[in-house]
Amino acid sequence: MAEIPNKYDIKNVEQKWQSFWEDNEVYKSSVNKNREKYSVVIPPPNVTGILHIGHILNNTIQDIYCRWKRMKGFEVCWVPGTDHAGISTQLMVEKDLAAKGIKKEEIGREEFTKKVWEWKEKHGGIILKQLKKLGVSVDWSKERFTLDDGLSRAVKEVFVDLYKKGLIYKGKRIINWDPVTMTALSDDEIEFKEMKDKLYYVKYPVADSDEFLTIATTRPETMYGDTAVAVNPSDERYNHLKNKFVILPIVNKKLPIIFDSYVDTEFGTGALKVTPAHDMNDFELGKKHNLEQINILTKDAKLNEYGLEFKGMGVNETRKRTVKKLKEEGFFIKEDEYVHNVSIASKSGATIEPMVSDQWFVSMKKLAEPAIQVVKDGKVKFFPDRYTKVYFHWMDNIRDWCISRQLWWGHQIPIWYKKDTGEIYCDVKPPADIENWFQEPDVLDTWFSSWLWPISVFGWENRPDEDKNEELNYYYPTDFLATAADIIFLWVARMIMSGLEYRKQIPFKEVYFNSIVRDGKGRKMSKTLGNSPDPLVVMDKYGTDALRFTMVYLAPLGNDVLFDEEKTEIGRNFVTKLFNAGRFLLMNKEKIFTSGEFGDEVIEDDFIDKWIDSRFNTVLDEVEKNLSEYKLNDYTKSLYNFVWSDFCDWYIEILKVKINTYPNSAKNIITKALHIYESIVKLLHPVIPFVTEEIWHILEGDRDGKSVSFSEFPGIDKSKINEESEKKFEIFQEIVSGIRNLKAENDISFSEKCKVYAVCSSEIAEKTLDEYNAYIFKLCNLESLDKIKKLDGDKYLSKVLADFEIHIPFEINEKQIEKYKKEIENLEKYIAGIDKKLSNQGFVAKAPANLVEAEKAKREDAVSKLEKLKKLI
RNA sequence: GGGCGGUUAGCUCAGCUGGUUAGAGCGCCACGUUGACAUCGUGGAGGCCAUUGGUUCGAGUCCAUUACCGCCCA
Repeated sequence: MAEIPNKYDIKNVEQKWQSFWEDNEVYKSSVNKNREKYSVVIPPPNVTGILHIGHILNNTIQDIYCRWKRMKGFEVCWVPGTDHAGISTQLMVEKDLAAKGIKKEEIGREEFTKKVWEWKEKHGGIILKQLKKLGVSVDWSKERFTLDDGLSRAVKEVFVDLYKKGLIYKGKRIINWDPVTMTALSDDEIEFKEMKDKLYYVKYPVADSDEFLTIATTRPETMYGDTAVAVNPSDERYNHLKNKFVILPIVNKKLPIIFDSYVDTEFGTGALKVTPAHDMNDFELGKKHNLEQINILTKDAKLNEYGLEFKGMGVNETRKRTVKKLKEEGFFIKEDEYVHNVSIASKSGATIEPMVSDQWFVSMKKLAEPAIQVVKDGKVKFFPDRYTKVYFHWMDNIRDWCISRQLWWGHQIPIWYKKDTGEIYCDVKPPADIENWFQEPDVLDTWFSSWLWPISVFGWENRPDEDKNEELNYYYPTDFLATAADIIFLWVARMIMSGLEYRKQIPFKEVYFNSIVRDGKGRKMSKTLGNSPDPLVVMDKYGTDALRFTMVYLAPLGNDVLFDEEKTEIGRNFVTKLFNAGRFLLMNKEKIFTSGEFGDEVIEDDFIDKWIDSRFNTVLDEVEKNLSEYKLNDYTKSLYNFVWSDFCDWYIEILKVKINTYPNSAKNIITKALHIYESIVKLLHPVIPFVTEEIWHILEGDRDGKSVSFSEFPGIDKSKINEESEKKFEIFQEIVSGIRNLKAENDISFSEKCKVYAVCSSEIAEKTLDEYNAYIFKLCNLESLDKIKKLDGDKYLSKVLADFEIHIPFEINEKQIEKYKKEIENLEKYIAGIDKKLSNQGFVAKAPANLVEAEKAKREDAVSKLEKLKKLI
């Protein structure tokens, strides 16, 4: 038997098993047709990213399922990897270069890309190393990167295919332009920030009239791109302006007045300037009314020639000057304070300029249809279920996907233009006479590679040999995806579309949207608030198991997690408790098997065994149910309660007495206890892998080189679930708690032994008490426990249960009398409540018969208790 | 503006298809080291289940309403 240390050494143990799993490639998976597979792909974190608290939850959840399924005999394959994160990575390297005074344009695209790769090799993917510390049971031999050769090939294949199907096109669209990184961004890459601004009122003269039309705008500087003014057709103030024109101040250009119900009559003056090239809504309006789009900005957000005298000036400066000029020329009316949302680029922090430009798009409608269907048919299930609604809403109104990014880091679009004719060539391979062509400079959105992730990680790039691709055919579709809900559109929906388009199969069967982790006050984790704990620090301080357990314990399906570093105590304390329980059992085993004072007679199952077996199998049932329904916090909760309360507080405490009471059967008793304990350890392995691996090895000395990860997950024996046994044990608990309570309430310290007399109301009760006797005696620390028929005198503290009365000889006091009175009062109220029910004819007639019977039984118990209590005062 | 969640003990949450004297953990209070565990044990206090109305023999649980909080989309 291995030595069990008196303190659980978290750091060394976790370090030890992490290396063991990794060095021995314990979680490496290979195609095994004799076994059902269970495959999962990791949501690839950003290659520049570092581990934050959200990753802990997300990856722990995946690990729980992988470990659970592995123990249930599945061939489990969990694929790790990272994505190349176009903007973030490029920005990071640009910043590094800038520190050395180098601009990327000076070294050119090729050299710059080389530098990014160097950076990636050296610093990229730190997060994966950090995940190792978390103990994730991934197959490291299958690690992928969205920009590696295979995945790049897959991206090209898909681009070319969609292009040839006519589903990719180039078009002029209004996009979110980031003037700092000088690229288009998708809607999902921008954030809104509330800003205090001004709302300017400017009058536009109506052509051929003395009248003015006053418009309100937050962006007067875009007036150089105005191509109309709009009002609401139902707005009576402007009815007379049908078919009229206004003269754009400063520019002196005639613009039509258009009528559209889109215009909000309540906002400003009810009249809008329309700038189709620089405002999302105006763009739509412009298309509807066939308006010209005038782009007035350069790529770095300076005015171009349309800005007249302000050419070359920045947006903010132009605004000031324009307002000044409008004042000078008498067109300015007033400015109001105004709070509105401004779009900010999530990565660079730049203010977004909506701008019309040439971009590449994927036409989504056709791809979306089958993807809607599979969710409707329940082939892909979402947890929590309400996300299906969110999904349908977005998919039904899907818009084309802008996939081009004006960056250098990423998959360069496989399109070539012929230098002399402008002819377009699209293929995976560049044209043979490459010298006559130039390639589209734009790269693809990073999501254009991650949407292929579940296919491409299994080697889909070898497409010609698709049928022979053993790995892909075995592992795809994957079984489970755990991700954050905020990327349901960006990633989840698109993976379903690509999976159906390229494999004719869904990419995963079940999707779990994990909770958002907030701080203890419910605020979002943010760098500026500094309220995000560093998971590595927390792991060092409390242990990895502790952090894993706590996160899951706190994360209910579909709700946010409010997490504080101190809450990790929940997990740490639990791990300690589990370890100490094992330590106790093993110490006893050692003593029992070596001292010679104990025998190995088999002892029949008593009320304790029946109870713990029933409880254990009930918990096992709950574990299965909760895990399959993705109620992860309930999985940890039922085990937490079982271990702490049932197993440690009651079962082990009783065991101490039982071994001494039946020394001849001690070996049998301790072996049985250890068996249950080992099963508990296995049930907990998915969530706290380190400590359970450690304990499992200590339990038996012959497990070197093995892992609990591959031991069998305990199977349920429903025949052992027995309500009667649990009821019986509850009565025992009631008696014990009752006596302890009497002592505590009357300042009899636990260490002070006292006499107890019990009055039993029936022969069965007497027999039961005999069964309990030794345990009550010890668990309550008594001097004696005797059955009596009747009380002698009245100097007792008493506790009345349905079948038992318990009396401790003691000087009765006012405090105790008050307690009796209160209890009597409660019972009377309770009985009155039942009487009300029972006298209600509707209840007696309509409620199920067993319920009526139950009420009657409850009443009987209560009345018998009440009578006994009344005698005490 | 549209949609989706939430509101139960000081805090964080359980409470399934309506029938419990409404539960847990943390926190709080009192006592405690009986050799697994003070990262612990024993005991205790603490709730008009957000509002208003309805369905029902019976509502924390179902329906509607209002209020407040949060998220997503526009």
